[in-house]
Amino acid sequence: MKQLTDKQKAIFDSTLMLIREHGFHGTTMSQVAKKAGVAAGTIYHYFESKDKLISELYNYNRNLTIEVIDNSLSEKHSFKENFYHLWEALHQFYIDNTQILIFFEQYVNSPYKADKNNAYSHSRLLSFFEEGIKNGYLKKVSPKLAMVLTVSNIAIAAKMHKFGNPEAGSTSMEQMRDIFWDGIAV
Amino acid sequence: MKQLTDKQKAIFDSTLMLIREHGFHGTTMSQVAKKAGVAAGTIYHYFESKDKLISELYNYNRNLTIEVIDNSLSEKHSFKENFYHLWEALHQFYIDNTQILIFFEQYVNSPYKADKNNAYSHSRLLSFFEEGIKNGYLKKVSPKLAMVLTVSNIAIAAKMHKFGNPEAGSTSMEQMRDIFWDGIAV
DNA sequence: ACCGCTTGAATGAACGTTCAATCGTTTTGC
DNA sequence: GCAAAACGATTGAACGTTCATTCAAGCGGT
Repeated sequence: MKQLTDKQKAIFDSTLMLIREHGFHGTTMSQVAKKAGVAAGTIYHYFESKDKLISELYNYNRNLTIEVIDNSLSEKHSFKENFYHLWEALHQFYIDNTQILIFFEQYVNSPYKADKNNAYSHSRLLSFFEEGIKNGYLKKVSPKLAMVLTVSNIAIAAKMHKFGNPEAGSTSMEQMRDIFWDGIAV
Repeated sequence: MKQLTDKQKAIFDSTLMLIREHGFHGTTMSQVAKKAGVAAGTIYHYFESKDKLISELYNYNRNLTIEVIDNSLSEKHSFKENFYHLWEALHQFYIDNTQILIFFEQYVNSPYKADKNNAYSHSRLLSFFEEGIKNGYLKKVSPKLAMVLTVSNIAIAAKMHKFGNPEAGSTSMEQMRDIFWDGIAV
């Protein structure tokens, strides 16, 4: 993972926070500059345009997320254990970094992103699901489908945990994980 | 449902298409005017501002969607049949109106929407899930959780059907519906 | 003295919104 | 029945603001 300078990090953090608060539109470069504690021109020393800033911000957080996913999987554990670890790790990551989740959801539905399909299509996660299906732990579906469904449902779970209203009651991470597991497992 | 004039309908349709293509930002009032075949000023005869236009567009499509949901449920059928009908109807609606789905997803993550929780919280659908849980068809979870999970997964299924790449193979509506049903049903 | 980083006022384009003028239809007065 | 007035709908050029971006000048380390 590319190392960022303090300034770059401050600019990324400010942009994420502002986008969460005001959306893509409504987040201006001078707001970003002010929040990051730099002058407007400084942003352009590191990023050639607002669009480039946003797409690099996406790539950076996408790599962060992939790291979280990859670190949750280990050959030492059973498939179901790995599935549970994946769920727990990504769920926690999204709860701790809701601004990243919100940003992703805005980004994939935005014109910034041309190819909306490969947000999580990195080989490690995909082969995890391929193995699970081949070895009979999961239903015989497309591995890509299993992967996208899993990641999407973790995001839903994290959002419900974070924004869910009290009526939803004791909606636990485990509860949603088990609902999904019961559906996808053989 | 409030009846719209031809002009209002044209403005709504153009806005939806443009937002799908260019996002909230990037969709300008003059683009909307041009696509709708009216002058810029005419939009302001019907909608007091861009923000108001977008929030009224949201309410309009939200009501459309609620109508689809309500029409899919009937007291004449069993719970599981109703669940299947709901899935099929909403799935088809989202496939036929992907621009509405994209718009919803942008909207709920945008600053336009203050309360992000009650997008589908209309009483008919909620009581359908309440009944299902009370009568032992579904797992003992919060009805709201069951509702949100269902609606979210139908949206995912519709998006995969529409944007999914060929690798995903014969990903059918029935397949995803059954995965979800197996997870939520007792 | 050099050089890369930083500044923030200046710039010009683009945007949402306004409004005086125009158009087409309906109502009024006779 | 008809002209005229009234009315709401429509137009699009013009307005003022805001924004992304630029760049000449300054700063600080070497």
